[in-house]
Amino acid sequence: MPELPEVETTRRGIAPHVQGQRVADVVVRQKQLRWPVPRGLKQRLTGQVIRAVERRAKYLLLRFDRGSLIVHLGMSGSLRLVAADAPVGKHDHFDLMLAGGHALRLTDPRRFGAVLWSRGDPLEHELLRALGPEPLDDAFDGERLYRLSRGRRAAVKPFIMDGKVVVGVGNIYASEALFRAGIRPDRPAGGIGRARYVRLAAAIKTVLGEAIAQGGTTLRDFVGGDGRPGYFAQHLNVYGREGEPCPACGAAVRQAVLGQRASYWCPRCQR
DNA sequence: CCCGATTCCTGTAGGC
DNA sequence: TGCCTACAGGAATCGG
Repeated sequence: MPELPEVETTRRGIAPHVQGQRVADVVVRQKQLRWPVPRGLKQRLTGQVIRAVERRAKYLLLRFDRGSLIVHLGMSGSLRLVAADAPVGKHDHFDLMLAGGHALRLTDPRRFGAVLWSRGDPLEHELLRALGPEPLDDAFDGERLYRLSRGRRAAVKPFIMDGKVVVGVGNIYASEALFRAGIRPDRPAGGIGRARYVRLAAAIKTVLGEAIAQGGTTLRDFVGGDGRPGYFAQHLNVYGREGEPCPACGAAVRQAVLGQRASYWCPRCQR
């Protein structure tokens, strides 16, 4: 499931190979993803040069001279560089054919992903404009979590997964960060003190940073831009480990649904 | 504003 | 073995 580390892994995998490349053709095989794929991308992009590949939250931004392609991987998407004549699978929805003989291919079985076009600054696109800070930026810290959580009665886990609070923290890393910070995921966000939020912000930064360094987490089918899986799954302490011993204390890891999402925690280490 | 529920989709896993 | 159902989840959107 692509969360921020997986999207960043994808960006790093494809950027050196596509930056400066000219688009030779655009193939749209599935015109309905999360939203309709914009019409006219072939005319708009053919002959244009990919100037940069950036990331904002879990969105990938392919910058061209006259706008940007915004790509979201949803929960099952991958964006890979393949040979131009690679066989096409049933979930290969979108190809940017590159002049160099490769194609940038979006594969997404569940079609929660998106391909959008922004004619101006993509950061001002309506989906990106109101997003919270990047978790690895200095603008995100424990003080921000503390300030925004005052008066909130909802659980802390959905709170840190709220993209207006901080972007890029998905279900897996939310559980992992709360474990590292020693905070129960069901604790009301507004009842947690400043010092604990400082710990939590630090935990979010370190867990995401480590996951990026490992090439992301491959639970089922995530692959980076070069087609290789990520190796962070073996570093997960609690996610997906219901009933298994906590790596720190040995207590059985618990699982419950919070905000419609499976949550995992150690009942002894997390309070 | 806040918060929980619903929605999109399909592969996979579990139950019988 | 095979069928059926529940579940997984990012995040917008809706309803209270």
